[in-house]
Amino acid sequence: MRNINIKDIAKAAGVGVSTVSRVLNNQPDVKTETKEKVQRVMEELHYIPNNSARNLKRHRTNHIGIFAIGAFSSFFSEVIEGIEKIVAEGDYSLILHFHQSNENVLASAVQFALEKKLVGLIFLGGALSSEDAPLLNQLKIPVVFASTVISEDLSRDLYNSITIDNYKAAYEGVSYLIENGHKNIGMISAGYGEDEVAESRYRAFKQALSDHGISYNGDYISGGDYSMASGYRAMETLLDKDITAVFAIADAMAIGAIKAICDSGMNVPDNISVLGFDGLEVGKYYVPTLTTVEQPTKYLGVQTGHMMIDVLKNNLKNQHIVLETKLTVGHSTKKV
Amino acid sequence: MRNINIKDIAKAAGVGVSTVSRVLNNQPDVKTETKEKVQRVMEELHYIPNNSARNLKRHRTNHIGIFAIGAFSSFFSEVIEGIEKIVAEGDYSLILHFHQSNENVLASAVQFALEKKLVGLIFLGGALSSEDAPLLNQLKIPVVFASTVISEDLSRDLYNSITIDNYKAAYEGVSYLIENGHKNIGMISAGYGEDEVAESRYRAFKQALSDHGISYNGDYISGGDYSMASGYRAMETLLDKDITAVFAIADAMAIGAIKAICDSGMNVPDNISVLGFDGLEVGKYYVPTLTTVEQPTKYLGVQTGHMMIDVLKNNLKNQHIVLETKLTVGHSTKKV
DNA sequence: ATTTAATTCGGAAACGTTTCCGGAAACGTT
DNA sequence: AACGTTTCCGGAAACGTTTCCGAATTAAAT
Repeated sequence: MRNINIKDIAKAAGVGVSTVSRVLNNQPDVKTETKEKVQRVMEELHYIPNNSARNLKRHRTNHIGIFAIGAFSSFFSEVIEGIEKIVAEGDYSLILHFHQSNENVLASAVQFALEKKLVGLIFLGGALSSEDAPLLNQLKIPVVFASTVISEDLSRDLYNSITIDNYKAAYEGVSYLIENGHKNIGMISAGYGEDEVAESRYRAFKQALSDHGISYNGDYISGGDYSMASGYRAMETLLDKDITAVFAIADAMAIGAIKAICDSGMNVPDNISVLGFDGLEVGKYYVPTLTTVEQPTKYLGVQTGHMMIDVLKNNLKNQHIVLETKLTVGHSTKKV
Repeated sequence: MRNINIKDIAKAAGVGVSTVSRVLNNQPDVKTETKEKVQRVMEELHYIPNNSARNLKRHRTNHIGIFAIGAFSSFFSEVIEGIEKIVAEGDYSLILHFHQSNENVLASAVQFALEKKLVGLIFLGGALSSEDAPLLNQLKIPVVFASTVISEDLSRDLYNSITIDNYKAAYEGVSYLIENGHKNIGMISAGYGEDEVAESRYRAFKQALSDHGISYNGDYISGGDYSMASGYRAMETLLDKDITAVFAIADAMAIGAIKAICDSGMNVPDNISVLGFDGLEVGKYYVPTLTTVEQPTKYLGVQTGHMMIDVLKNNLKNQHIVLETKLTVGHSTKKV
């Protein structure tokens, strides 16, 4: 059974195909009377427009690509949920793609976008350096980077972004620890070198120490991969160090760290204070509740969706938003 | 600048367009020599096939729709990650869609699938009753239900599924509590009436009690919505009851419950044992570690992806898999 | 050398839209 | 009544593939 097409509608309604097309896209130049007739016929015949044909003719689709970079955490899912809600209202669909690492993700995204004729591209996480400029230029469609760390020397004309100030947020968190009397502070970071999020939080950590006259001790640093398991392992290597607090650059790792501390017979926060980063929901229900630098995850998703729509429909360009973070004090930290 | 198309390639390679098409889809009936030449030209000209045209001609796409029903939890994200990995290998893309409730999700999915010319449909969660048969029939494409509760009287010829045995799994969990001497057992359930997952776990709960000669007490039951916050609130209403254990039908609610117990000055498991359901990663890193009925989340995603591919590429039909659950004993429960 | 079969290829139609272009109808203006 | 405008509409080309059909070439068989 062949599907009904625009021609069938035209014949049944006694009009030309172009008129049907005009009705479909509610363009002007159609008498209300004929417009209604055509719509009635479309109803009766259960007409469904063929998107592929439309896309072929229009040289574009209504698909927005999402590239989530790194481990697919509950952070991502909260963000994506927000994005979906917004773009669905604008009649766009999301095409999902995961990427384990930041490794030439942009190159494959460009390829993907061209092949799929995407109209927009959203990146979640990852990092962006000035070397990526040529690739961004190659991309003829708007791109929004959400929660991506972007090198300062990359022209802001090439993209839209919505981020938090990782440096400032981390600085604030570490300062809180210091203000509470902690001097020997450990850190659970991630992916040296490539991971710019980790990198800027790490720089903030060092700077905060230095600004408060505390010397930096490389032994107090351990690395993970944002997972609870890695937080646990990282903390184990720090247990014999002489520290009173630990800053984990992700709540998941903070939770792993707390677990490791408890398993070793010690207590949080009595023996060691733990500070996280992200504001995952579980932090509020952990025992003890997590002190963390909270980023507005849900809001980030919604804002990202809005930004994409704005750029697509209203032709806005080069939007750049920095969302505020908030230090949420729980019971995983205490004064010494 | 017009995009390069198959005709350009044909001309440049000195062959016909049909030959180029054959190379593109690596069909037989092409000499290796010409095949290589064509491929070389495609490389040189940076040819990218136009998917819209291809889809128009083929009367189908390579898009698989995912409908995630209910709150987008970390459970979903783990599953989706698994699915994506598999279907991407098969050259399919995922189109995401979230639905808050089970309310006529199938009807809108049918509409969506027709409009977007999807080749397959995956449902995550939700419930399916025999009344949905007509809609399933209307759907001409394969559909996989993952972690969906499906009414017994719906013909299994209409769909593919991959689930766990909620009844058996819950029965096993509750029996464990009973075997550890608990007699007054509370339950934190969800969405009465509509939610079949909750319903079957609830039935298992009652049956397990009855099979062990324990009388059922409706006062010991409280309801939530799978969130930590709801688990917390539900537990609060149970605190003044004379119970020694609680079965929460989701780990998230179990975590909320534990938090509520701790906040009230009591201790888990000394005062009240808590049993969860799901096997979320955070359960392993919670303090105390969660005793839970574990379902193979990651595996569920991968299997779902494989099932979809099998159905699409290898023409398998009516696959039905029931995955095994496992009771994982942590420190949130103890003998009385 | 001739016939037959197998292999490899090219042309053209078709998929269902959108849009350009031009024409008809209706109206108002002189 | 003749003209110009505006409004509304239809036809047909084009988008870039796939696939059918048949032709050309080569190999195999007699």
